Amino acid sequence: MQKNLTDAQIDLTVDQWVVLDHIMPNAGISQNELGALTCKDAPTITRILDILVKKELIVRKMSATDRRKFILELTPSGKDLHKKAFAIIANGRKKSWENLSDKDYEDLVRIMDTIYANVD
Amino acid sequence: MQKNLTDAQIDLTVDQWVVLDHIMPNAGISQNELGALTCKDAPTITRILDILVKKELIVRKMSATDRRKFILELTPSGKDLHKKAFAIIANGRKKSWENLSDKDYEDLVRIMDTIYANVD
DNA sequence: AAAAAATAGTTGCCTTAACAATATTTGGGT
DNA sequence: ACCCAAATATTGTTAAGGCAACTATTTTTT
Repeated sequence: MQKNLTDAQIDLTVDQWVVLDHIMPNAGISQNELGALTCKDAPTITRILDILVKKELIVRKMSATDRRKFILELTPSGKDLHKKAFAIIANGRKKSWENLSDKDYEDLVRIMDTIYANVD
Repeated sequence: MQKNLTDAQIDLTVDQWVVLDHIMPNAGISQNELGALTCKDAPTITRILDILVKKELIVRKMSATDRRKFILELTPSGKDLHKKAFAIIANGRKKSWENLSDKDYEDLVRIMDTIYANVD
């Protein structure tokens, strides 16, 4: 995935992509909620968002109801980049799943979920 | 795995364990070969080995035939720690695989190998 | 209303990953 | 014997993860 993004001249790491991709359909989300969605801890979210803000892909707005919180939103260029990156990512997923079936997908999800539950 | 190691008072990260575990049955291996076995690049191997040397778990010896190479070996305390850590790791693997079958294992390996080949 | 606890986010420290660039040594071709 | 290419290992940079400690707010408890 990283290679595909880099080859397409998209200046995003995979982790930055994951964060961006979760803000996209959740405009107004807080950093904490974003961390829960992406399985990243608070310091990691803080730092990835710092980078995305510097790249002018997102903005942190003050919450009107809770001064501890930020409201996260994509900028217009953030939305553009998301669209461009999504095409690359979707294509990569498709290629990486060649020769595998829907049943394989079900099995993989079940196995991973089971391991996750066992470890937890 | 990291939590299990830490809880057992074993001062190793998971990556340090992986490297240690691959030197164990391959005494005399070079850094490059070790990188190939563990899927880690040369700089990463250099830095992990630096740590293992500092902890006196391994030693770097000069190769007699090629002055570019190092010969890697576990120290006695390295062997002791490997044995102790292996028990923890094996137990963790067993627990994480509960409720899963041999067929699941075959499927998982096949799916992962297929994805790896597709990406390659 | 004041004190205590919980929540949101940041910063610092340590470890690791990937990538690029570099020094040293070795081996092949001329 | 000499030059060039390949191999081996190291160092530097940027990004990320986990943990602990910290500030500022909000909520709960007393």
